[in-house]
Amino acid sequence: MPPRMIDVAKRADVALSTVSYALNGTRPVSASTRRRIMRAMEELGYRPNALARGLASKRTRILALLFPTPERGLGVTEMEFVTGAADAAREHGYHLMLAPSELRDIHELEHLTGQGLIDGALVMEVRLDDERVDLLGQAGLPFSMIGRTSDPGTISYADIDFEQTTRDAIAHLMELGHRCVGFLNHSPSALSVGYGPTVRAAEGFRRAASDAGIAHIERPCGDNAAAGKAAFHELRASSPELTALVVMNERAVIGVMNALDEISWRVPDDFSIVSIVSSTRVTEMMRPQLTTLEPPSTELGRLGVQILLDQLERPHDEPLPPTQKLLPCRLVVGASSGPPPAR
Amino acid sequence: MPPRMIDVAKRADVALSTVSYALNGTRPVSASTRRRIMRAMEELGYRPNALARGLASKRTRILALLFPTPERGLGVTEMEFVTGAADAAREHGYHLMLAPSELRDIHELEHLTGQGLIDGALVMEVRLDDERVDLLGQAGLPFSMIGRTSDPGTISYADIDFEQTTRDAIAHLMELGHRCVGFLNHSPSALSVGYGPTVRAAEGFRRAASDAGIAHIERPCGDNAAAGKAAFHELRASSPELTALVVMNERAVIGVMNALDEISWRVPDDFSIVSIVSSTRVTEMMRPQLTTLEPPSTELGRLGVQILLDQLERPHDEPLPPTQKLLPCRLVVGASSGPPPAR
DNA sequence: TGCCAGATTCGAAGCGCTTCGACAAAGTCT
DNA sequence: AGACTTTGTCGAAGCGCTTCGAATCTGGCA
Repeated sequence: MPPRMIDVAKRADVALSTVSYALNGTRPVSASTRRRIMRAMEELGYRPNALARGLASKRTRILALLFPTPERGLGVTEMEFVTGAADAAREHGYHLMLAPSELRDIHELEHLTGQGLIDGALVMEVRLDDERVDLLGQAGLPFSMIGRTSDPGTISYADIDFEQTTRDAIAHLMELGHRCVGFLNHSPSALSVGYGPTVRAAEGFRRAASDAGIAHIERPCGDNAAAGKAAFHELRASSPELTALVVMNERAVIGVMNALDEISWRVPDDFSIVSIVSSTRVTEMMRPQLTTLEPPSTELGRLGVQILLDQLERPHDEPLPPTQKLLPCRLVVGASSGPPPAR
Repeated sequence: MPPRMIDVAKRADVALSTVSYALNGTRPVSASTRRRIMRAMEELGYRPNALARGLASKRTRILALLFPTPERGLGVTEMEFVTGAADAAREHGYHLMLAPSELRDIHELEHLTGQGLIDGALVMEVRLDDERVDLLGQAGLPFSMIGRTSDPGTISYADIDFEQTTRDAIAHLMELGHRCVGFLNHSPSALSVGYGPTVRAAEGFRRAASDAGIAHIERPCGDNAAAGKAAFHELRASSPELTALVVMNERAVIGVMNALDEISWRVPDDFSIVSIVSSTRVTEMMRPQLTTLEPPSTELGRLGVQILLDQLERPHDEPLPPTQKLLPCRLVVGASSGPPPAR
């Protein structure tokens, strides 16, 4: 029912193939012919059929976004990856297809790549050792990552600069006068499965604190308020000299604040908290509003797509150096960080 | 490079078309032939090419999810729509494609539908009067909505039951003893563009309060803490008898709590707050944890897809009654609602 | 004026699959 | 036993586009 290329060709009085050349710029077409063709297209309201195009050319202009759905759902940050990626894709004339790949279900992934539906993939929630990445590599499908494996090799990625982020968090607290800072990480299970951010933030924090020459304590913590509360009490018991906490765990931080309430400590007068890698959309909901190092989530999503497209659109024979980028988080000072108490 | 249907056919020693019939069940195939074919497929690791299939059959098994990105980004609830929809699609063997359609950009939508890429669409963030819906109708593309227009007619949808939700919120507060309850809505602009939830919650609240025979005040409020704070002070000035607030505005509610702090009112001892249509993922972050009517977001996403698929997979000549479903929110009692103060 | 390189354009062969009409083989009914 | 379904299978015609080799048409130059 919709007009086809042959209809355009007839109306412009040229061969079908000429229309194709005019449309894609595959071969030179004289200015006058091109004009006639364009006009015919407009008049007919022609839209190339993506399927036919894909079948014939082996390029679909569809990208897959691999996002596993972890135990307790995705947050604001992940949503921003998605919208950023979708936007960037659209701007470049690509479509973004959602592939809810459970980590276990490698079969799904094979199914997806085998269908010839997608040109490339963007992998989210990458672990240090990620079988999806291996599989994509084997499948020969171009892809890039938001996050990175322990040894990305020549795989392109865009990730948060955790080294810098933890350094910034500590710098902020040191400027305020703190000299003993703790770090509350994601859950032990995130650490044990080798979830990238968890491991890297821990390492970054360790190094940053030791470079800065300050005392620090570090531990994982379950993703809920109760665990956060317990963790705080334990930390205080074992390290009473602690005056501030860097937290990369939005759910646990609530528990920490509740624990502070319990012992009638005020934030930031008696204790400071800096959240890292959490969106202001979330920290603004807390009272007092948390100081945070906000991740450039939308940017990461966009960048992930751009990196992937660079790869896809490069002539196939060029050596193409992988693009690997680390983006810093942005410090947003809230009301949860201040000078340490003069105890 | 990957095996094609003809390869399977040769290996099983049947005609190409027989393989197709065996694969799709389009025509009967004898058990023995079917077995041979299946074995050949396995041995070759055959995967049907989605593009070719789509081109020939006019059915792509791809659905589009139309989600506009409003001013200040999407929240947890929207993310859950997406994951719910993506999951449901996958379970039914469909793909979900993200179509970040700005409301203004009807052109994008035409582009999408014109490409023959998608079988149907799921529309999010529906307004009472939504041009996307009109356009999809004209385009003759099957679709369903998460949300609904003012007059959905025969269009299928899944939406929150705002009538019930506001009634439940009021019932909860009345049980606690409140007799004068206010309602803080979304922003005036949401109201004026006719964003469905905003309008329907307001109506629902009005009716529920009046049915319950209690006093109530109702007003929109900007989506930020400052506006929330100002709104509360104004409400208190004009209606000092107010003892509780129902709020459908996650960002403004923070401002309300700050305002309460300012006048040294405690929640819930001096004033009660019930959040509606906000995820516990969010209300758990507040202190005190907000009582909320949590929307069944994931369910809505799933349901939206199911409804759409029912339509798609029904034989084309049947009359098919539209499926229109309203889901209630679930009351999660937090620490923000209690008996009114004995003033 | 005649011949050739270069610039355009054409026709046809697929891309990998679905689907339709036809046909052979195997019952079914009277 | 002959005419007629039914069941299972085959071959061929597309689906709407890209792409390749070849044909056509310029103008330039001898």
